[in-house]
Amino acid sequence: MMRHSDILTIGELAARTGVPVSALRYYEQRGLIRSLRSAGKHRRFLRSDIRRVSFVRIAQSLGLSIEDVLGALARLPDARTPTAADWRRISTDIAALIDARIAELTRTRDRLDGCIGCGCLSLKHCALYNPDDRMGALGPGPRLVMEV
Amino acid sequence: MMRHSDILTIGELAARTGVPVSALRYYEQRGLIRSLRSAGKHRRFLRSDIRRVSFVRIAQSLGLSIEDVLGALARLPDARTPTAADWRRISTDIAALIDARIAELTRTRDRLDGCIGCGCLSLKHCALYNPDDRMGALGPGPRLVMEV
DNA sequence: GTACAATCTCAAGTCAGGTTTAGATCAAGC
DNA sequence: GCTTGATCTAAACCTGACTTGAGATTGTAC
Repeated sequence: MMRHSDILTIGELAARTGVPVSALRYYEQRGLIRSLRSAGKHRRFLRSDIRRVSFVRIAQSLGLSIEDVLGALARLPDARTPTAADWRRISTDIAALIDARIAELTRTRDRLDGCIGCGCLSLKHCALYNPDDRMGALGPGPRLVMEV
Repeated sequence: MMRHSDILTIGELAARTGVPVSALRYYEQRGLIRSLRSAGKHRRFLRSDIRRVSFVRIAQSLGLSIEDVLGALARLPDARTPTAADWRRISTDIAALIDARIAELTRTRDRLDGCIGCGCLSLKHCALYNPDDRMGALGPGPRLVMEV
C-alpha cells in the first residue's frame, strides 16, 4: 500500500496498536478517538492516534472504565496534536492512581493478616469491609458496590 | 422469629453478610455455597456460611472470578465445618495473590515513569504492553486480553 | 477492468455477575 | 384461621466492553 505515513487506515491503526478493528470502531463511537473520512467514507486516523489508543488500553488495564478514560483524555488539547509534555501531564494522574491502588492493596493485605488470618473472618466485625473503602469496586460489568 | 442460632434463613444470611438475597441464591446456583431445605423447601444455612460468603466477597473484591473462588474454596474440608485454621490456610493464598498484584502494579508504575512519562508512549515499543504481563486482565465482563 | 481484500453500517450476540419480575407457596404473629 | 411478610422457581433483563454477522461499498494490485 504505502500511504503517506501520517495517515492511517483503521487496519493500520489496529496493526500498530494490537487493538482489533472492531474495538477501534467502538472507541470512536464512544468518543475515545476521532477519525477523518476518505472520499468513500473510510476512516482515516492520524499517527498521534496510536499514542491515544495506547493510553486508552493502559488506563483500562488499570481498571478505568471508558467513562473514566474520557475524563482523563478531556485534559488533552483539542486544537492541536498532543505533545509529549501533554501526555506526561495526564500520565502523572495515572501514576497517582496506581499509587493509590498499591496503598489500598497494602492496607488490605495488612488487615488480611490481622483479621482473616486469625480466623475471625466476618463481614460485620472484620474491618475488611467498610463502605468508605471501595478498593475492590471492580471495574466494569457487574455492579460490585459493597454496602455492608 | 428467634430460630436456633446455628441455622439461618436466606434473609438472615443476607442481613449478616450484607449480600443481597438474590446474590446468595445466585451463589448457591454457582456452587459457592450450599443449603439445606426446610419442609417447605426454604433454604437453611449454617452459621459457618457467613464466613464463607465473606470470603467470597473479599476474594471478589480482589478481582477473583467466581470460578477462581470456587477453586480456592475447593481446598476447604468437605465433610466438616471449616475451622479457623482451614480459613487461615486459604487466606494465605489470597495474601500471596495480593502481593503479586502489588508487585505488578509497582512494575507498571516504574515503566510508566520511564516510558509514558518520556512521551514515547506506544504499544509496540513501550514495554508496558507485553503478552506475559497480564496484570490488567480485568476480572469479569469484557474480555480484556491484551494480545499485542 | 476485474478480482479480492479491506472497509462500511447497523443490528444482534456474548460474557460475568448479578437483579428484577411474576405468580405461587410458606411461616409467624395475633 | 387469617393476614402479612418472607421465600420459592423460572425466566427475562441489566451493564460494560466489545465481537460477530449480514449485506453493501471501496480501494488496490495485477
